[in-house]
Amino acid sequence: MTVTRFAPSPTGFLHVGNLRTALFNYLIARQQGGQFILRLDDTDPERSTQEFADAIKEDLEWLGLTWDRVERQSDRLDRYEEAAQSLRDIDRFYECFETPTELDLKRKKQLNMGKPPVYDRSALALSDADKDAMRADRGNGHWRFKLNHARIEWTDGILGDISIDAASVSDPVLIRGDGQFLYTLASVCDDVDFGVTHVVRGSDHVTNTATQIQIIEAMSAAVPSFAHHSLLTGAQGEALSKRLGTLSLRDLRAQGVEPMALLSLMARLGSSDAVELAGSMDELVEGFALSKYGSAPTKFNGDDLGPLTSRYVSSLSYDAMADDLRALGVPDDIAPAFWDVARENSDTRADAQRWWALCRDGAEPLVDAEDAEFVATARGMLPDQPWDEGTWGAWTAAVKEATGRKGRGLFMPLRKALTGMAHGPDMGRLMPLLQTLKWS
RNA sequence: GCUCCCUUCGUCUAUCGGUUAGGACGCCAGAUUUUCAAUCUGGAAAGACGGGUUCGAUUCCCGUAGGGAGUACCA
Repeated sequence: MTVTRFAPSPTGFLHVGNLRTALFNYLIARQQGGQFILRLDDTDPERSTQEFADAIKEDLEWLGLTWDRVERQSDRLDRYEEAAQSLRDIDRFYECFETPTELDLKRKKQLNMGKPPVYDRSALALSDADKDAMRADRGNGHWRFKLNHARIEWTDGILGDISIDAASVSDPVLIRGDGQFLYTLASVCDDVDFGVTHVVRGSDHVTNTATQIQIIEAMSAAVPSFAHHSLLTGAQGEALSKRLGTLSLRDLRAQGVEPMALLSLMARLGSSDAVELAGSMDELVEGFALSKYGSAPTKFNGDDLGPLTSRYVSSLSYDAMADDLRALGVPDDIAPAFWDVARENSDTRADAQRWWALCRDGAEPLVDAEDAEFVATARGMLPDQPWDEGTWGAWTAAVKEATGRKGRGLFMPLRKALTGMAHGPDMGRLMPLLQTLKWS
């Protein structure tokens, strides 16, 4: 069975970059009738919080990305210790005692000589007696996985054939000096234990994948198929992380972005398919294929969400909006007619409030100087409320007759006088909904 | 510095050596419309640069430039 996972660390709010990863994995699982796991990577107790974990779940639920299983790494520490021991048993795990400062110094030295800053494995030369002495002196060391210095190759679901020389990568630290298990070990261990078959993540992980493949092989487990999608950049190609603040899922939600609009964009952006509003998640599942994505960095423009959201809102049925309208205080008897009029001019759900304010309170007439006389004439011919669907037509016909004006010159001043705006819903249908007239 | 990936209209992309280089979004124009939107029709718009290979390069190779990523006792 196909098993995918989304593995955020609860150290912040989800943003569009995270969503891309989550969505790809979700779509694959759903398309294959498989399982989608939400895994909270909270091995770092300093930065992980329950609040962020809750927020992540809330954001995913908002989008309808439901998971079949949830795990947290902090619950699985015993298992990681077992895995670590199994690596010690096969002699692929070794303890090191360099301090961060010493490692930093080594790196700088290598860099100066034009060499790659790879750990020199000097700890491998330590005898048991040396290690005892070091432990007595500095406390427990940190543990590195010993890579095989060969080329690591895999066929990536998006990038194609990848080959990385293990010698160009440092032996990864899997356990810190203070005993904390690190991401690489926990992630590999979980993927193996949970039977994850497809790992899709950002291309910032390709080097990790190389080392993880060796660790998985060392654990005698099956290597899942990997795919690395391109990273999102800003409209100018700048790293998105610099402006992630405004691109958190929560902010987008607060701005009125609709889930289906966001999902439609994220599921198709960077692929060869056209970005258009999907009618349902099923549509996105159906058309999804990793092979459609390019590997070049993808520019993300949040402005694209506006039209998609607008289109979605305009297509919302009254039933789907009923609760929102009731909350605004729109009386039930006119709410369907009101929404029918307001929807085509609403970019977000919140816009309904604007139109309702107009209907309920009326608007100060907007009258251009050159139209003053014409508008005054028209006012005199305006029938008293209540108005019906025929009022606008009959009134404008009478005004046309009286003044000789026609077309835009006839209608626009009247629209502005009644609504205070140069644009808005169809006047014929809007008039019966106007509860108040401020035009004296 | 080193390693990996990338570079086609403004944007996302198609093209498995020979195409008028296609589509979508956006943009512009026209039609329609009492406004805006929507819709329809039409239009402008691209192979980073330099070398090769080849009868022929957007496509294959090398180089340059540019972009992204990694190079943590973070994830």
